[in-house]
Amino acid sequence: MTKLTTESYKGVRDFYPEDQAVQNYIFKVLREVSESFGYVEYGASILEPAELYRAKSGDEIVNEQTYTFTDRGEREVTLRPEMTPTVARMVAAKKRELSFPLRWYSIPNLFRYERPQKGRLREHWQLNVDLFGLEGIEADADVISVAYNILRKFGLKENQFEIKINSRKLLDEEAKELGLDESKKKELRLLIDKKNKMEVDEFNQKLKEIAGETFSLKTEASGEVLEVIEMLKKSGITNVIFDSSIVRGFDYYTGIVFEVFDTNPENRRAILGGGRYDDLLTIFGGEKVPAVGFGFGDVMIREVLESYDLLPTYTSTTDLCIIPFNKNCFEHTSSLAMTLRKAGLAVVVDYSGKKVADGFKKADKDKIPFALVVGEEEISSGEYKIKELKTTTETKLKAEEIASFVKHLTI
RNA sequence: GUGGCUAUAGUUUAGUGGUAAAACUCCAGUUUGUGGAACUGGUAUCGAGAGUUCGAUUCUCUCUAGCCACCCCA
Repeated sequence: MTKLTTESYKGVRDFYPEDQAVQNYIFKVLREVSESFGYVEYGASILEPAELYRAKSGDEIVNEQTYTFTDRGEREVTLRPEMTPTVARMVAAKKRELSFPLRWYSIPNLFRYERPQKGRLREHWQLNVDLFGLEGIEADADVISVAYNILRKFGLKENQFEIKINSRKLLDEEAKELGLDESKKKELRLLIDKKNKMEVDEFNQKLKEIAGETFSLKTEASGEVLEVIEMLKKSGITNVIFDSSIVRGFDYYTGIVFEVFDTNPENRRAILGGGRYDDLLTIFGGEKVPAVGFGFGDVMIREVLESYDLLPTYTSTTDLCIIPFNKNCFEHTSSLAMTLRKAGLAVVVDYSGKKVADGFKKADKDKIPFALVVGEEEISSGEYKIKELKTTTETKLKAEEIASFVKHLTI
């Protein structure tokens, strides 16, 4: 018989309980902050018809970087590489029933078929926050505010990250002044997107090649960019700056675009990004629906929180481990456990039959905060010595006192 | 898709052309009511396949996986 490998599939992660606890913590913060701004959660299948992504972009590269296969009914199916087309499809499908403006969020897992590297895996989870139905810049400020508050809730200080914003409209104006057609404009955008990866001279040289003449990018915020910065400043968000090199790679953005950067000079990386895409829903026919949103990937969140030492330490979701002294005590132990569960505690019983010492050892290794032994003494007296493993202090309590005692200490 | 580096116990690492060490972890004990200590013992077809060789974990090739960079960026 061939041995199966225990390795996970290339580029995807296993979440052992300690990893899952981190993931749960991250998701909890994402949900709490999104919901505090009135965003409601939605979900959808991982599978989408392949044409959903082809429609959006003619680039074959995009299609090569997806997991796409043919199902038994000869349909081309893709594992979603991003959530925006899905949410656009959902909104477009029920446009007349939904009440706008619509504030929606989701934390889907997304897939891309490419070589894994630092910060980029084949499967990741990404918070998507989108606001549909508002044309004004209040909407842009609203979603940026959500992003800002998520980072603050994770414990980042305002000087540890920076929100860089720009508008596609500025780029459109410049392209118009230079008389560039659509394909030249796209070339220009892709060049600007790579600006920080090349030397200044090389960038200027290429800029001249595309534009046909020398020109420099704007250095001062203007128009809606300025307005958004001002609006955010009024709500107490002061780490927002204009940056003409923020353009985002995607075709569908139409207005404000933004990216949040880690300010640590060791790793000045974009940690999240988004923008306005007012025309995207027209691919489903019908009139357009203004929309603005952003995506925030879990791999990047973890890396950033880890680098600032902001990840919580692991504790078990189990409150108490009960160790029966011997098999004769099993029955009493399990009924005590059931009583405590009804009182709201998460309780595990150590049925291993090993020594009491081993029971304590395992409870501690599992990071369970409390343990108690049930033996003949306890059964006859009705009093239990509950031990807090971290401090090793023992407290003698009656069964009905245990739940409130534990809850009081674990909060 | 392209390139570079890597691959030895569960983990982190030694090491050699003649079948492998250490630390920590884990498991079992040290004669049965309280853990994080100590002691004893156990745990590796040296990533997979092929080649060179009397003989390869050690050299060569292929594959796979990991890390990193590029490409691209959701």
